[in-house]
Amino acid sequence: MPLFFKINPSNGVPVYEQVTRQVMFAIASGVIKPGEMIPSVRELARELAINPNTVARAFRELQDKQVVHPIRGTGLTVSKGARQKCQTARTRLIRDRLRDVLEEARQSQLTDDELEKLINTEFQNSKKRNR
Amino acid sequence: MPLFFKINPSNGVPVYEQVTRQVMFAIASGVIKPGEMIPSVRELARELAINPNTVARAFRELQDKQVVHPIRGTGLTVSKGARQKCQTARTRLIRDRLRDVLEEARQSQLTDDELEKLINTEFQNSKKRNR
DNA sequence: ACTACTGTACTGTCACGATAGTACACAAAT
DNA sequence: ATTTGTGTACTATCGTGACAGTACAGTAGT
Repeated sequence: MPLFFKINPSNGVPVYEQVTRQVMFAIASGVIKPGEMIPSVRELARELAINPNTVARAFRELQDKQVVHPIRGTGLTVSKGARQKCQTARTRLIRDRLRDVLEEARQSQLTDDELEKLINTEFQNSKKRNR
Repeated sequence: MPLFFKINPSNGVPVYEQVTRQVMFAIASGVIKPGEMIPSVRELARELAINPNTVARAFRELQDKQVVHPIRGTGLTVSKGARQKCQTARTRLIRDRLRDVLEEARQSQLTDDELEKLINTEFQNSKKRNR
């Protein structure tokens, strides 16, 4: 099974946090469905070239969020209400990050026009990359 | 002289980095002009309620970037070519952060439409806050 | 001269994220 | 039964950002 997510080590965002997000994103978009299992600690660690402990911590967080629950000796499976939960979490997360950028942009005294131009071109670019 | 910048301690971005940015933003927008002095280490530290060492580190960075240079026993003054430099740095910085968010949004499988809607509403909100 | 400022340079200490390595209880496949 | 793979829980080490505290050379105003 090829893996769908990516880690950005120099992002400011802690790696373990990025892992929990990526898993939640995968659930939100239906790539992993309730009842299915998420990749194992060691496999994910190997695949992402990070430490198993870091993945384990991410998994602990996912359990705290009730997104996932353990089956002893077997692995972690996606819980029932998880998809809905992950979807709302996803939009809230993206929105918050968006707010942060706009907040800094506004704080930097950048012109509304210039900012709008930036947003538009970058949004178009991101759409292009998506194809 | 009232201070114009703000620090967000739980931002992921290191505080010293935030300070250098804020100073560069102030120069970019003309709040501080070449030849003028920037606030002192201790004053800025007191005003922002952070450690003087942290401010000192930010100032060291500003010197490395040739945005500012010291006048012995007196303080730091804004260098000649600084404004241009800070303006381009500012747009580059905002653009990069914008790209990061869009990258994560795209990575989260969020719909183009939903993303566009988010961007628009948040941009409008940020404009409102600006008045 | 004295005082009150500048920047700059240290030494420690602390929290946190990430790493390495080890160990244990359990389940599944052979 | 043995082996392999689950999650989970430790300990220890490292780098970094931020803090506290101290010290020193230089300038400006008095």
